[in-house]
Amino acid sequence: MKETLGIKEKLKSKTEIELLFSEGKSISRHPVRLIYRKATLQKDITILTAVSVSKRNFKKAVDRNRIKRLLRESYRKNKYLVLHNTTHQFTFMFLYTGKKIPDYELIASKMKEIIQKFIAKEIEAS
RNA sequence: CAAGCAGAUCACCUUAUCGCCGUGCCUCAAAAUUACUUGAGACAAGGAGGAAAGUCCGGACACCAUAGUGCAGCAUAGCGGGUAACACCCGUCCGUCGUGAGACGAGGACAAGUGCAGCAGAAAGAAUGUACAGGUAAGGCUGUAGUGAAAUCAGGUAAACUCUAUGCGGUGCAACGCCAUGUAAACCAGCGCCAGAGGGUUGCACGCCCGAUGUUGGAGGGUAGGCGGUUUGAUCCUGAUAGUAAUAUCUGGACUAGAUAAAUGAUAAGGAGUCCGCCGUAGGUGGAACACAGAAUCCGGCUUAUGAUCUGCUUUUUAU
Repeated sequence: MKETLGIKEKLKSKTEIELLFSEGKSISRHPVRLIYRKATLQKDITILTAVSVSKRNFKKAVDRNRIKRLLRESYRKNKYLVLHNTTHQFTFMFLYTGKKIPDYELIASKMKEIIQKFIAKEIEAS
């Protein structure tokens, strides 16, 4: 399958994000944390994703952009793991909880761990 | 060569793989043809800055009679010019600093009023003392000496109050316009009622505006969402003319990001430049770091952060 991440797969709705934060569960592998929630979405979409970096830890917009791009990139490369294994619909929010700018390898390995954990916890259990 | 001063330019490049955004064009689908719309896919050419930053000034644009008037308040301040405008820019005079290239300047008025002034000094804005000389009817009446930056001189001081001149309505694209799902007692207009309670505003005053309850008609309002505003502009490049210059006018050419939980990326391999070490004529070779920083309605400035390169100039010493 293709490793794309288009605008349709972005989580944008304010109300969905509020629901995600209030009702969602989380998996953490420092310095990355995933918050997820089972949701009912449009037919052709499986997962909506958003990415966030705290302004408190990174004052400069350049740094926040860099981390968000790394998170998106690593999710893009690994999202096939989830899509191949589920029929439910989810909303995802990835947070970066560290205080230093990471390199790609670290983010990519943590991303893989988180997604594998997510599959074990939610999909294989149901 | 060293230490400085001023100005200009650039903002790493190439390739491969995988991606993101809007635009153009083509194909397919919704749907039976064309057009339009929506969705999917292929291709093509594009896709952060000199400060995009701080939000400190100045505009454009939009809306609001709560927009008016007066006072208050704030800003600016040699002179001349530029500009849409400015607190910006250019020229020039003066002052201060520096050996110098140059830099900096809150540089209007104390002949309206009020206030303030260390040390020294008899006395510091209130009056006059001492010595000598001169003078008078008489007298600090006059001159000199003495203290001090300044001793009656239209004294100094306005990053002291103040005065003068000029300018300033407010709120900001989350402005504002349109579309539209479900749903209330709300919204708008006319008529009536006439008590005008109460409320609104830029600090104050005046002024201005809204305004209880009834009835008729209209379809609107808040919330979530979508579209427009939204990128062709005081634009950029080239040349000519006018001007010391800022800049203006004209000729020719270009179209150059439009995201919205916010695109412009990730990884890998080479190469350039910079610094350091070694060999050294060019140059070769190994290593290190590669800045500040991310458009958000759009322009003109200022300020701050920051990596290089180039040009001109100054000073000291040496050499010719």
